[in-house]
Amino acid sequence: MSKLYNHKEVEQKWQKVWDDEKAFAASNDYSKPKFYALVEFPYPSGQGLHVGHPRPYTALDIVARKRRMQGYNVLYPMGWDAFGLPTENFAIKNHIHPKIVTKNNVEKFKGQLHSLGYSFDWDREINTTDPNYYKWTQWIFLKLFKAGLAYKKEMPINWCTSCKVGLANEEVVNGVCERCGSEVVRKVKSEWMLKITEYADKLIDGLDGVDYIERVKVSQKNWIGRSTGAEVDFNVAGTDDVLTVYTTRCDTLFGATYMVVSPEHPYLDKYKDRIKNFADIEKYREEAAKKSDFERSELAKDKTGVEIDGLKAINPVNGKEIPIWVSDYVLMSYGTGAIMAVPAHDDRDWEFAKKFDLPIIQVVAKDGEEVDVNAAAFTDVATGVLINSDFLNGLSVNDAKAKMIEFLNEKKIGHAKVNYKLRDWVFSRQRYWGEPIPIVECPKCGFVPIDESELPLLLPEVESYEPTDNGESPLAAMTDWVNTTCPCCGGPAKRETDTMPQWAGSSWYFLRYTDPTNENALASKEALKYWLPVDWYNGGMEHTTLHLLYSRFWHKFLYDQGVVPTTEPYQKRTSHGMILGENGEKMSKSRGNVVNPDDIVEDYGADTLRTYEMFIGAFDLAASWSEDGVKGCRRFLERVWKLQEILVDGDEYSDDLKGEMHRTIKKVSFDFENLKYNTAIAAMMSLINDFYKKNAVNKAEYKTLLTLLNPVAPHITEELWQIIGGEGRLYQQTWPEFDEALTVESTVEIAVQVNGKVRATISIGKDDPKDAVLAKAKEAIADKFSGNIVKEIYVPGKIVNIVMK
RNA sequence: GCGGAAGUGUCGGAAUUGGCAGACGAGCAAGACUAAGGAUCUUGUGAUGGCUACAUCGUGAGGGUUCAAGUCCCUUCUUCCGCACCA
Repeated sequence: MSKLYNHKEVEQKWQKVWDDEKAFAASNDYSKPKFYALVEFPYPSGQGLHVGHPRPYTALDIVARKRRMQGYNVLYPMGWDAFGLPTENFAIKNHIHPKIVTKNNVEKFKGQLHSLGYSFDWDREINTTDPNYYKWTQWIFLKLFKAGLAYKKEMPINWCTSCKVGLANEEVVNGVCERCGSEVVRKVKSEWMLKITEYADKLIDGLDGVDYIERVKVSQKNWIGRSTGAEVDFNVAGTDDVLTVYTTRCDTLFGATYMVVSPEHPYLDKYKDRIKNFADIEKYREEAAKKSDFERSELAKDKTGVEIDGLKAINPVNGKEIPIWVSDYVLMSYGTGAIMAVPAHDDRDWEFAKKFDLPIIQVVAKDGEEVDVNAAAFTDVATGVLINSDFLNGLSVNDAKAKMIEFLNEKKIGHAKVNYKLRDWVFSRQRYWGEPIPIVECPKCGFVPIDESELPLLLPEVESYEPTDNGESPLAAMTDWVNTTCPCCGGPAKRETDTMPQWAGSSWYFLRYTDPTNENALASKEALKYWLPVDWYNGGMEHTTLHLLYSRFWHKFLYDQGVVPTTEPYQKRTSHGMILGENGEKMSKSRGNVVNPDDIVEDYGADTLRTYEMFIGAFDLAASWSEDGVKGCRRFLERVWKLQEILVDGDEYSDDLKGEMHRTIKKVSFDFENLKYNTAIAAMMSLINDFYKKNAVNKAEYKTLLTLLNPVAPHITEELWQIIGGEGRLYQQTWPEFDEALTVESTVEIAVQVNGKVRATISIGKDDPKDAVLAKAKEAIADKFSGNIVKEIYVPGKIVNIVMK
């Protein structure tokens, strides 16, 4: 009898061995083939690790461990994205320095990750709050500033009433703050902005060259929202001014029957003397201003608006005078804040025209046939042909667009124009626990970057971390820190007191792992050249339009600056599904369905938790937790353990299991690389079931099984390797090879169908000729003949189908 | 509304190119070993009817293509996620 499987003893033992042996340190030998696996580094919150964390971490740990066994120099690093609001809020509440809070949380997280046996290279651990790290975050900011991509702007921002901080559009979810859930209002503030819009095209086009799962690419493209159209100038009757609109359908210009401007449009004030009903418009504006963006879109269904009395526009293609309306369905923040309305061919304009009884003129017909535009707008581009449009008549929509743009250029009343939904990135936070922005404001010289030699610009010690009531950062109260001299003229000047958002440190962290202690650069050229791009990056879908887009932007900028050698940071991006509670709902304290990974490690072991999280279901789909499922995986590992009892000698696979061994190696190898961890584990379960059926496993078979299982359950397999006298360490072994020829069975059971229904099965050799197989098949179904055979189908090695009539 | 994903036993989920639907796990049932079993082992387990080695039905619903459809095509319903008046 073998001794019992004691997961605690086994796991502690091997975790210590791996630490002592520095088993998973990435080598600086740049001549070896490399593999850089990356998972999103966690925010070390006070709650500790969630059971959701181990899912992606285990998945890439499996790949990393497998690749090491295949001879790659693997970099699989971990660190801490430790700036952030929860830490600061905790610090405020408990009067503990966020530095201390962070240190404690990191310790806890690290202990938890360690207990799960991940093969992270802990020598490369990084922390975004470490001055030696944020020195380079600030350095990148200075580069951006010097390149004109960081600028300060007075603008209405999303202001979280509870966090007292400005938020990026991406951080406002359903009208509330993504982090705290409080109401978000508009507030005008002077904020640092990053010109991510400058990289909009590169961010879209770069997606063609990378291997991201499709939904990530689609989301990013939609988020950037590139649209190609035209800007057209409409004369404002009786003035020298033009009202410029943006349209993607300049082909429909002859159908424009009115215009609409946004309530914030500057012309309203400019021409207030000419507008007879200015009081009405003023009232409408006030109502619109009261609504948040969220409410405005919530009320989307019902169009509202006011006609401007006293201001008309001239349609530049036919000289007709048309009315101008004000409505909040036109946004100041997109395009020009004004549109031409073509109710016959745009759903929103159609609704508006119906409500206010405005004329609808058809200028596009379906395949040349007029349609009833009084019933609904006709918006199909593919079948549209222009009518009632002078020189465009008879052209397809696309041809008409081209011709119209030619016309606009010629007459100098418009031009082609690309627009984006993407907005510039609000980069200021009025908070303490973030990277100080290394800029000085001088009354003479304006905004001046501090000298690179002064980096890092350290976060000063303050008395209180509370944001000030006027919305300024706690740093603003530190007068002796704020008051400084201008690096440019030497005169008195003030430091910027806003800090960077949490996304700053995470936008480049994968670069630092390649050379984490470098004091002269964010990483050496050699290290970057060798390790980049990240070969495989896994992370949450929720970061698709935030972190993932931001870090691609910074990386592309750094490439343009000659800092990094690749245009894209990540070659491959995958995403995992969420782990839900037993009841199928999201885990949360209030629902009482939270599972603590520590408890699972304690009761069942890290190997069981790892195996279970990989077995739980398709990696990219959400899955519900099940304690019974955990038990099943523990049972599987117990059965692997107890194979010792039926172990026999043998240096080669036994004949009866040879095929299955090779098939299992093939399947596991393939599945580990293709996010199919659940079926890989199922294959190994099947294999051991067969060992038990046979009541024997030989040493060669056992060793292969242990090697295949090692990436999933590293501790128990390493222990068993030692028990059965395997050489060296299991983690140092070579990944098993399979022989394709041996994965194919020489005899196979195939089904014989009659008219598509299975009526018998026969056993055939894989190379048996068609005639022989068909003869055998017919024999097997001899008693089922009914009529004449009209067709005989044999798919080699798969199936026979006899069609009778 | 637009975009994406998904609908398969009691449950989680399998099923390279269309080729024996339900792998693997859980649950349940019966049996074995037991003082005991919430341990372990064995067997069974889609539904319906004969109730043994047999047939029919069966992958959200309805059509279609095919010798053959969970898989391909059309129509439609439901759920989840993301975006949301982007001109």
